[in-house]
Amino acid sequence: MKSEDIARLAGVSRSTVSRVINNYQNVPEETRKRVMKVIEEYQFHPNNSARVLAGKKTDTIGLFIVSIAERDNINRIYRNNYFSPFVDAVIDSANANGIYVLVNSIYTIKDYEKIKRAFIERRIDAGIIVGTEKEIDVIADVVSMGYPFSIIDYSPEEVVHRIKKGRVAVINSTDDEGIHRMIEYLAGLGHRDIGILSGRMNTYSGRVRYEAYQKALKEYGLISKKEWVLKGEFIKKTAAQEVLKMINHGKLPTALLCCNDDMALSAIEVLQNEKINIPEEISITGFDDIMPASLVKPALTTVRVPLYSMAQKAVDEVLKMIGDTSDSLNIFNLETELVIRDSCKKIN
Amino acid sequence: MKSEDIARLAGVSRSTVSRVINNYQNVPEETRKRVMKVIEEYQFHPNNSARVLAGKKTDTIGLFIVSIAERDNINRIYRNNYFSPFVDAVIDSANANGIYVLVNSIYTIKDYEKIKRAFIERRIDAGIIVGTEKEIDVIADVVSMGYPFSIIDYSPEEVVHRIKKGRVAVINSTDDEGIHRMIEYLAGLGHRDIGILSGRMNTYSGRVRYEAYQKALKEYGLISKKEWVLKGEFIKKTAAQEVLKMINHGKLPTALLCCNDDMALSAIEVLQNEKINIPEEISITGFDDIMPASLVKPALTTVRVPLYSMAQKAVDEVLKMIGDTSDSLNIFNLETELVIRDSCKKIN
DNA sequence: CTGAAAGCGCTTACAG
DNA sequence: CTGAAAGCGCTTACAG
Repeated sequence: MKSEDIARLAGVSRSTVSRVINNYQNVPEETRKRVMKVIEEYQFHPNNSARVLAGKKTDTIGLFIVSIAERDNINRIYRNNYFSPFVDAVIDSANANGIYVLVNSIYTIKDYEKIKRAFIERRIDAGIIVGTEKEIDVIADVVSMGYPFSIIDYSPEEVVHRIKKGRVAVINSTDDEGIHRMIEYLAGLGHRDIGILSGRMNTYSGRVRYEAYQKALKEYGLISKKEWVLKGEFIKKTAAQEVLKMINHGKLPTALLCCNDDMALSAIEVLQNEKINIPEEISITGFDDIMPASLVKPALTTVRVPLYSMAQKAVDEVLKMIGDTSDSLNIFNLETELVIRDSCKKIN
Repeated sequence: MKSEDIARLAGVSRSTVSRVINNYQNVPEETRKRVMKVIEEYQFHPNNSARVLAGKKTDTIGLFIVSIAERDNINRIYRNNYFSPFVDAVIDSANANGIYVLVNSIYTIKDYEKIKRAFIERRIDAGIIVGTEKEIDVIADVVSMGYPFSIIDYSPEEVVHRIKKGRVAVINSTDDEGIHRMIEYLAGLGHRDIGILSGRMNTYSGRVRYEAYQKALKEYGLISKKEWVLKGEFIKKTAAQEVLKMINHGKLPTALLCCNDDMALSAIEVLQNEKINIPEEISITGFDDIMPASLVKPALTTVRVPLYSMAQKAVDEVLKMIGDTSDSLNIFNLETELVIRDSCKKIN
């Protein structure tokens, strides 16, 4: 079944069928109805390739999930607590707007070429990327070719610096405020020795969270001891090693601020294995508020990142940009929220 | 940049460029090299729509995630522990084979039409569906139109009954054996009063797990009391209500077999809120082995469903079927595995 | 081994 | 308001 068949059955030309499908105004109601009836009767849907080739949009956006650090892991992004809900949310939002989502995983630097390729092959109208570290070149390229992009968790300064023309949206959360509130909370509980289990510094959120920690400590007149600055890279295993090293090293801080929940969960596990009680002997905090955070014992005090809203925003912005060819650079910072649960304790 | 440009630059015709791209054998090595050089120099990739329109595959598969019962939930599949890893795994496997994945969520019966539409619009070569309940009509339709499909968690009998021609693969796990081993394990611990928190009976795995429970009880000479048969529908909230009802009703069983981990987690939460100790006062078991299962306290004894392998299998089979136009109906049952942790206790 | 040409199924400027 | 025709960028049977 093709538009020609519909045309014949409705007694019009293919042009008219096309006009009906594309909602042209200059089709008399009567004709439109006649054509629509045939279309519905035969459940006709135009061949997308033909439409695209003739100049229509693909009505598809590409979602690119970067997971380079995990590439040696057999399970790779499988079991990744952070990305999964994000993927779901993007699909959800896009589908709700009648837009298809082509999802791609990126495990190596070379995989970045897949992004450009998807555009050159004309498979997608726009892209959303999450998990990029410093590899923004391909994005800059694609954007300069005229394709819109939403970038999640990336330095706005760098985007401004690297991307001079085109359509981009940068979507972050207010991680600095989140960390600030957390330190404020811990300081309020009487903590003065607050360690940090930092994330990957190649990552925007990794840097922001770390810097916000340093800044907030100063603000509250606290000092960050070198042996309490642990480099966890956002990875459970690395985090576990760092925490174990700290335990073996000697004195513990009274609180350990972990830069994501995955690492916090890992820290809790290691500490409990070593018979160190949480929160009695050490308070632990996380960041992100992934699902298991509320399930562990003690339930994790953390900062909620509005992943779902961020995904929604990314989709909304990208769709807006598809509809408007003028250059634009929009930066969004969605609100984080302190979630107090049971992993921190007041001290004297 | 289009194939015509490449042709001009390489001093050949478009036909030859196309032959090079499509690996035709009758192109002399020298010519091939010359063309390839230009292609690489300009990073040329053929317009996919044009290729598809000319008769090539889309190199894209559609992944359809059904989540009808959750449609009133604001978060919908967001936070769904079961599907997320599956989605990741499918994307992973497909991408590794150079295949794109178009992911669609299905929340209403009407949404099922999206499946047919994706094929009619020629966006995908094949489909994978997960989460279907009784709605197999559209799949039967699409398969009879000649498109291959992998179906996850569905009754093989029903597929055989409903789909008479076409290419289908059904991928399940050996949930019956999983339940059997679990009952065997519980019986071995001395449990004689084993309740069940059942899943959704419209679901294949929901039925299999429930029936396997009944059968295993008989085998071990145990009886299933009516007030210990709880209908949880695979949903946390419903499960919580059922468990609470049981608690208020009076005597508890010594063990409660939950038909998925989500419900088990929910049960644990409710029981602990009511100051009922696990596993001292009641043993709890789950099914699936989702991530939080190992994180809760007590860590959940459960049955691992090989989701990653199932996703992989679904992709492999669908790709095979794309390459082979002969009718086929293949049924796979991947092995489940008993995972013993801390939520069950030996009794006298 | 290779090019000219037809054809895939649409859309849309053009002419009426 | 509407149809005939050109064009989108490929692939491939055909002819040489």
